[in-house]
Amino acid sequence: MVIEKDWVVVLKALAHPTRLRIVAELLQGTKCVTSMQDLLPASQANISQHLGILRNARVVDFTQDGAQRCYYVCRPELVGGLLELLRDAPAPPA
Amino acid sequence: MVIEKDWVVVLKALAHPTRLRIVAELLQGTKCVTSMQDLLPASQANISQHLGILRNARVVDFTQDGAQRCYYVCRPELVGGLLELLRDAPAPPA
DNA sequence: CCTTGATATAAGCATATTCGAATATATTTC
DNA sequence: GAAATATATTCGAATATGCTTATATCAAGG
Repeated sequence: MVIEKDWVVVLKALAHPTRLRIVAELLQGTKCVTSMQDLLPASQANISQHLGILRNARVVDFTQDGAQRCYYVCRPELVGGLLELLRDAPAPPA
Repeated sequence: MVIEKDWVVVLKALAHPTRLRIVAELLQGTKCVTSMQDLLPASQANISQHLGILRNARVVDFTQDGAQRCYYVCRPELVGGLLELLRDAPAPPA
């Protein structure tokens, strides 16, 4: 199987607790940065940094709504599918 | 959705070109370390280190066969499913 | 036991990530 | 246009990753 470089970028983007949490929240529905600050134990700057990484990986995108940016998962089948797989994954053999 | 810490460990383990390549190869069938060296452009020590990371993440395990260790993916539904999702993922919106 | 083949671990260095603090930019409102 | 709100960027220090080289372990054969 050919390993696409983009896959690693996506996986790396998701491989962080805060970022995984962000995309899980965004799968529930579009959110602006301020509302994410209420949900996550991270500073505004930090959330913005993580969003930048997710944006670079093409995992999320946003629509501008006045001064606000409404973020959403731009490949929900992929990201949602990944989270579902993880959620349903049986515990590893001891 | 609850974010399990283990998920991040699995994603981090897979978020590396060599390691992703290793699991892709192992999904095709069990392999010992020596035969992986023929497939990958990496040193023995390096491959062994990556295998250690995959082991810690409970992504792979091995059976000992004499001096050889035969590695295999120990959660093939999960890992195979992830790779399939990535492979089938449409290109992100430009 | 000594050697050889297979694999793992340790040490060291270069590079990358992460996060906080401060600052910048853009938009709305008054 | 000044102040307030929303978000992004920059910088620096701490920490983590990745890779190389060298060394250790461990099993099998002689």
